[in-house]
Amino acid sequence: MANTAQIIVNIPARSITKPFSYIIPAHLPEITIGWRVLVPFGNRKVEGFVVGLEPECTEGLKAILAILDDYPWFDDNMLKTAKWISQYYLSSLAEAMRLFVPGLSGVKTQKAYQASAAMDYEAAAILLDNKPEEYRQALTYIYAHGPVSLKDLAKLPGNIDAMIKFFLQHKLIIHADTVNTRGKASTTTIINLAVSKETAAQAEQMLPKTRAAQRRLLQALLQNNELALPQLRHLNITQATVKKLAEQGLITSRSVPVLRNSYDSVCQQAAEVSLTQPQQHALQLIIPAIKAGTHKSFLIHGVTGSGKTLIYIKAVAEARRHNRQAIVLVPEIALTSQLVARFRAAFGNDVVVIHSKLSVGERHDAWRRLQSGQAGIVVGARSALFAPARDLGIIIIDEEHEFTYKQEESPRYHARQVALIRARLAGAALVLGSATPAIETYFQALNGTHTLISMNKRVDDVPMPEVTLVDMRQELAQGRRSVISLPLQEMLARALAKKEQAVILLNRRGYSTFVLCRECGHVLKCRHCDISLVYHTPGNSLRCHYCQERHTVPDTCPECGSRYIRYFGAGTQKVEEALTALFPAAKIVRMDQDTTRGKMAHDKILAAFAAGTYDILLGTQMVAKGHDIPNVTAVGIISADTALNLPDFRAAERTFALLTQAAGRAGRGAKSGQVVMQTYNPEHYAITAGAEHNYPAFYEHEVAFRRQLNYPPFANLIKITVQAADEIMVHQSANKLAGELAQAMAGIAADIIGPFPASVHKIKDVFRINILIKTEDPAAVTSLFRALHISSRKDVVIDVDPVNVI
DNA sequence: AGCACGCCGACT
DNA sequence: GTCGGCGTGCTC
Repeated sequence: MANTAQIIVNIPARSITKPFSYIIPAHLPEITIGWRVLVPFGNRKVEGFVVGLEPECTEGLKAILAILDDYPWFDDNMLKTAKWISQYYLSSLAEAMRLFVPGLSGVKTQKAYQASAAMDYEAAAILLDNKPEEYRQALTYIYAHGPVSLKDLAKLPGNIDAMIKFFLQHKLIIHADTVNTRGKASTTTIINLAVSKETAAQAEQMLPKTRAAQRRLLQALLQNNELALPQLRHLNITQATVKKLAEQGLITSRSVPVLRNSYDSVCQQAAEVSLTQPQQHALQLIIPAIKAGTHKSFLIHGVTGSGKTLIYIKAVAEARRHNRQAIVLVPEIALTSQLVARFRAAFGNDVVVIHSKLSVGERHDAWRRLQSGQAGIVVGARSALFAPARDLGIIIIDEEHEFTYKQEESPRYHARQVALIRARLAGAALVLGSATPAIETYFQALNGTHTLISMNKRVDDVPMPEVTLVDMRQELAQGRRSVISLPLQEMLARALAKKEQAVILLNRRGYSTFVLCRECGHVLKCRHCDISLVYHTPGNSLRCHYCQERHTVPDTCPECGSRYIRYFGAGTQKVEEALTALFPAAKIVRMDQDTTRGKMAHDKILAAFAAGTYDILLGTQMVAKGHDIPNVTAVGIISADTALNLPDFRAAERTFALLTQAAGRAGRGAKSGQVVMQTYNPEHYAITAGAEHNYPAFYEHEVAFRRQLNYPPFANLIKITVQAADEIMVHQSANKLAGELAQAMAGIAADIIGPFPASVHKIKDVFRINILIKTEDPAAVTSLFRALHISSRKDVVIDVDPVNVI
């Protein structure tokens, strides 16, 4: 009979990788694999996940304290999925399992102390004899009040930390932490200066060299009014440093709850729509798979407007008919309110919507509803993939090519990949949908991994929009220097004359408004990140898009002192000015990072635009996604090829997807659509295929390029990033690592590319060097990494199947 | 992550 | 010599 459990403690530390053994107490016989429990760990109490059982009780083990739920949280498939993730993406099992838990941890402990049972009053009196009066006072307080929280003790006079340490050492008191298992809103620590900047600057000067961390923190605070503790990680600032400075009265820190936000979606009336021929055909393939209950995967390659959402709804309905649950993933919940609304309309309260801004409590409730069967469908961004669906019948991934499906922190999983594992384990159908499938996915579909369902006609035979390519070099040659070319101007004039609406996409990358000195060419860059600062009209400020630090705009060039410094590039504000000049009567609304600060701002702007309040919607990538407004007949793309020139092997794929998506916004209703794409590369296959709505042509070109250079899908990539605050050190350690790898991987079919500096060489004062591994045997490479302990190194980040290689 | 341990420069 | 900051290692 097993009386010992192997437990993964849920602590966000990369160094803890292996399970710990605990005794299963006699009063908790139900504990078995999958339960979330409370265990003593060091002198704390933490959440643990039972991952194994052992028959023998070894000496000296601690016992499990309590169970956290009244059922095992992890079922077999969830546990297997977590193990697969940690194996494949080189994360710890704790990190992978944490994905399945609402919030970072199911428990929250508060420090507290009480009198120890073995307490000897006489001995205590002797010990306290030569201590200050405060000691006796504090100890008496603890004895009088039973378990006392640290918070309460802090109100007493004296250095409470030192006193507690002393009491614990002499066994006068013991830990008596209170454990809260209810999901509470998570909080973050905000730090402010407690004194004037002058005083702080003086204090900073006065600090001896030995208190370097404190100086760093003060310096950072002098530049920013307010900082959150997680932002200071790169400065190696820990809570200890914050505490020290707070004790000196120089700073204050406070805990603020992370925004609690409930998602209220507008319910749309479910209209009974008849299926088109292609939709029926698709469902004829998908429904039998759901009925059979064995795993099968599908790729629906359907042009924008071909009616994929209705297929999703019908397929989910089929799964629900068999009392099986469904997971529907969307790239970003804020940009997909139309899809959410349609699911709500079709399934009502059977739908649970999950997004990253839910508080722990809300997420807990949502997951509890799924777990208990009160709800059967979860719609959400990639994290919804880890919802505790008990009998999964179908997983749908809409816009499967989107890069947001890749998590950019450990575990660096790709939702598409994990969904395939979950669906296989559950015997569920996997439906991937896209107008521009990822090259990898389409390749798999052609190879038979997924059943390919092509839908190349729009619903009701609405024609695809007519696309005009404008060669901007010729525009210039003809003396037209505006960011709005003549054909674009003419198209807009036509649309406006007919009281139709237009969408204008400004592919932001490379077109941000940076500040340039016209005399010496100096570009203002962030001090902490190797990246140009971006000018923002509101507040007349410069901002770094990597570390969010704000700067004021200088009057003169900091390099040469020239007064001729000015904003450059063609941000949305610039294009807006140009449009206003051309069409003074047109009502224009901008949608970009500046105007969509609030969570619902997207929806509000889109709703107002859909209602006809505006004539032209101008914005970045986000204007290309998720909406379906019948009166939009004209789409302009200011610069079709800005993403094309990025030194990334997926640049063409990104460009093609964006163009197709943007073009797809035109002519969704009864009126036909027109698109103007402005470009400097009118011959490039991503541009020409995008203009012709010709995915197969693009795919053929792209896959040939990938095959030639042995890029995915022909090989797997693994990106290693070496980080260090010292520029010389980072090069040395990257070179050393590359050397070691070259030697260790001699027997494996793998190429090492690099080391080369990351495209943004410095972020938040940390230098980054990449090493790229190209291999046809990723499992061999990752197990080698594990053997060499590279995956647990603090200065190394490993990204398996990265979406960004630069 | 916390917390003890131990090293090392600064001060009575 | 002690004190205290800060890096290192361990937690069943």
